[in-house]
Amino acid sequence: MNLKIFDTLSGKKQKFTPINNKKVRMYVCGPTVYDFAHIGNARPIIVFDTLYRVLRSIYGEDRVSYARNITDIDDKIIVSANEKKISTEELTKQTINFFHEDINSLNVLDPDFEPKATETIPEMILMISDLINKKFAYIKENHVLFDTNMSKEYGKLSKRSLDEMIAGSRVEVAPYKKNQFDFVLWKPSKNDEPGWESPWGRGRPGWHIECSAMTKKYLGESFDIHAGGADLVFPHHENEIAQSESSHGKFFAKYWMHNGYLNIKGEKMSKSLGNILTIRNLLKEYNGEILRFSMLSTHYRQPINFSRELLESSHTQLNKIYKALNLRNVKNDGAQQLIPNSLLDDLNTPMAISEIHELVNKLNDKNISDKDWLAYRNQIKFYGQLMGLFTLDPNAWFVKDKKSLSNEDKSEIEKMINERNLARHAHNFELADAIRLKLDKKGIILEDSNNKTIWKLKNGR
RNA sequence: GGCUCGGUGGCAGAGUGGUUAUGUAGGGGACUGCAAAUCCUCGUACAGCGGUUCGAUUCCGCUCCGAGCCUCCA
Repeated sequence: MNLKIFDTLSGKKQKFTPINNKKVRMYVCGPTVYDFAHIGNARPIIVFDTLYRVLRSIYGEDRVSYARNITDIDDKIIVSANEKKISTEELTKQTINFFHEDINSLNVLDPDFEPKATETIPEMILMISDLINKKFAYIKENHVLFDTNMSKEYGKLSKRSLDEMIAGSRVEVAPYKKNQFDFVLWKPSKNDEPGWESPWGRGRPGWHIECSAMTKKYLGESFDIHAGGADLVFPHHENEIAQSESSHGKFFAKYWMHNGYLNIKGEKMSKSLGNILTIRNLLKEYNGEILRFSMLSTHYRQPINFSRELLESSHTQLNKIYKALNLRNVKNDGAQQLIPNSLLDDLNTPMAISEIHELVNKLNDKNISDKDWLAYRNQIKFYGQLMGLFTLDPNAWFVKDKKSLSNEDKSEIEKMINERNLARHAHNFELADAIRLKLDKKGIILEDSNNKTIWKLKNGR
């Protein structure tokens, strides 16, 4: 089993060898919970869930430790809670519930740990104190700041030097910073803001320190894979490395993985551009498996151009796959499957999907023996297990499409189909075609096969 | 301005120093009362210009174009 992953730090595809193959440890930066998760947030969740599934398959389910944090204290949360006139606790609790509901629809496995920032405050305070003791951090105007000048390797992940950034910068430097890129480890809270007692007064943590404290607590000082969106490379992950490695003097994460952006009409989706699509809204129109499939149809490091066409195409493809899986009624023999090389090669999911299509072709071949057919279906199901797809019963998949219709509609449709079939048997094709046309106008498509007429919705939903 | 990453057939999207995926849309055919589904088949894509090579879409250089980061962000 030879897994290769692209590591941002070395800038190369690397053979994956865990620090300890009895326990493979991975960490993914999770959401800041102040609003509904958008489809761009779903990308790392889905991609690295796929990585988690592949690792579990290679090393064993109980030998992979996956932590994904929740940032539940942050300025954006405070602002949003104030606007909504609720407490930050209320807001984050609600948002976390929505988040879990949304990503469960995407068929994402639960991580082994899902720590919240507010539950890791003592560990953060300890790490900050340690950094102060080691002179990597300083206190100024009630803030504790990390001194980037003290960290010789600062910039190694994002491959930039402090000098370069200063030369090209166009932001004003906060007065309490010694150097422009110093970042906050701890900041004071006003009386009406959430805060915790600390050696530096009542305050709250800066954004980056939580991940350093959490990884240490749940995965250890050094661990295998740290992942997240490409926009976290700088400054978030750069700062995490600086904090953690300065604090314990060992390397932090062995491999760094970053997914590309999700774009809408060629532009990055972001709050400031106002082109946000929430997972929740998309789920009203497309089921989670379609969203998931869409996300995996582009390689995770490439930008993905998210569009209605992509979703429609994913739906068509899934229809085809589910239909083929259901062609023959043979029992699964549960034969052991090999992990496909495509997925072992830096999670090449588009290639895996093309391989699935080739297998589907075999399923559609009437000349294939039941034994071979079953073997092909098992392979497809295994691809599905690794990518979190094809989990529904094939019958359920097609029924699911029709949930938007009322029972009255459905029985009306059934009635018309019966009439049409009677007409067909009487060779009254004129009437039969008239009924087909009538249903077609309602967006219902009929398929006659094997003495049975099945129907589906034209737009597939 | 500095840094990073890209430009593949109508569209989406892998990959490769020579056999040119896969899907989707479209053309043709088989099948079908008609359709659908399925199968077969077709269109010969790799931004431009140089260089290396017996041979480059794939390696190197330059040019053009696009996106991103340097500020909260998955």
